[in-house]
Amino acid sequence: MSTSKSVSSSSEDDNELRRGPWTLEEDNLLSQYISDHGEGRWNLLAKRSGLKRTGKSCRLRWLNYLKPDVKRGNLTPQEQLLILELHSKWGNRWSKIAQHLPGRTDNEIKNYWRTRIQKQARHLKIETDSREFQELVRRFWMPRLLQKVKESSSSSAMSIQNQAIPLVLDDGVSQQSTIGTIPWQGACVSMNGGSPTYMDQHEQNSDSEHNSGSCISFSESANMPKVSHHFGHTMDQFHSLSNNDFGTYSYDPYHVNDNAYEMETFKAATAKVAQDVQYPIADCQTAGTDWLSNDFACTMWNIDELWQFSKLQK
DNA sequence: AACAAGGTCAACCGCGCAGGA
DNA sequence: CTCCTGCGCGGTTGACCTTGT
Repeated sequence: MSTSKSVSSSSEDDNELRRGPWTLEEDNLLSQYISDHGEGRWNLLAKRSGLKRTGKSCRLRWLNYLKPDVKRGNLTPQEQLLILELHSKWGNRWSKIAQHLPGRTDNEIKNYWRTRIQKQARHLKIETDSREFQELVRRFWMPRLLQKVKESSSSSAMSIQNQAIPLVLDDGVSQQSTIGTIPWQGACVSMNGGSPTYMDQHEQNSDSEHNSGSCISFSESANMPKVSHHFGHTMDQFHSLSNNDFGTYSYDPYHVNDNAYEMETFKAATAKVAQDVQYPIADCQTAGTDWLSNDFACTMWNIDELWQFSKLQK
């Protein structure tokens, strides 16, 4: 990016297009023009507004930053969950995914995926489009995010109750219990075979088989063991494992990737999942790489923590 | 305090598609 | 049918920020 060029404002290049970061004046000018004339016809807007920007640049600035309904700040566990699910369904269709996360832009989601998810995959030395990674996401990451949704919804149920769609978590035994809500109209995620499946309103309507009215739920499946089963204890135990049973460990949904304990749990689950779904653990390793003993593991995880974790699995 | 390394995210680029002339 | 223009999308870049040494 040649931003240094963009900020030059000598008289001789007054006619040149500006590039780089937007100034407050430019933002005001763009916002004012759009409030007067509306969105769209970006090239015309760029010419008439007095901005020395391309129509493209104006559009991007408006959609990604200035538009009033653009949300700022960390993605909620619900949003992270949806991104994971929708990406597994649609791949890098960022704009399509963004349509299902009100206030979030495709750019933001794309950045989240690249900086958080892909980073995690790099550390584990697996490809994000690989079967192994998909399994990890479905069996490990999503259930934990669901748990986070449950926690956040129970603490803030009052604030989102009115607009929410019910979330249902099957406890894996017999009964179902409502665990929380997703605060978006028309969104629905169900756990089929232990993995969440997202359907938008249109798909729900067109797919009566899935149109149960409930949203996030787990359902039992003989051939798809639950994450809790991988650890040989109940879902509740799994949940507490995920949270505070490691001494000072505290689960932070916004920094899932950075926590050494998180990585440890993730890695162990990976190995177990690989066994349980009946493809060899070697499949979870890229050629010539053992991520149970590589340099990364050695620096990220200490032996005491590993021992504590293995104890919990017994 | 200074520097390096790594992470984040706003912005740019190139490509492809749609619609109109 | 071809060309042109506008627009949107996904990939990439690089400035800025944070964290570690």
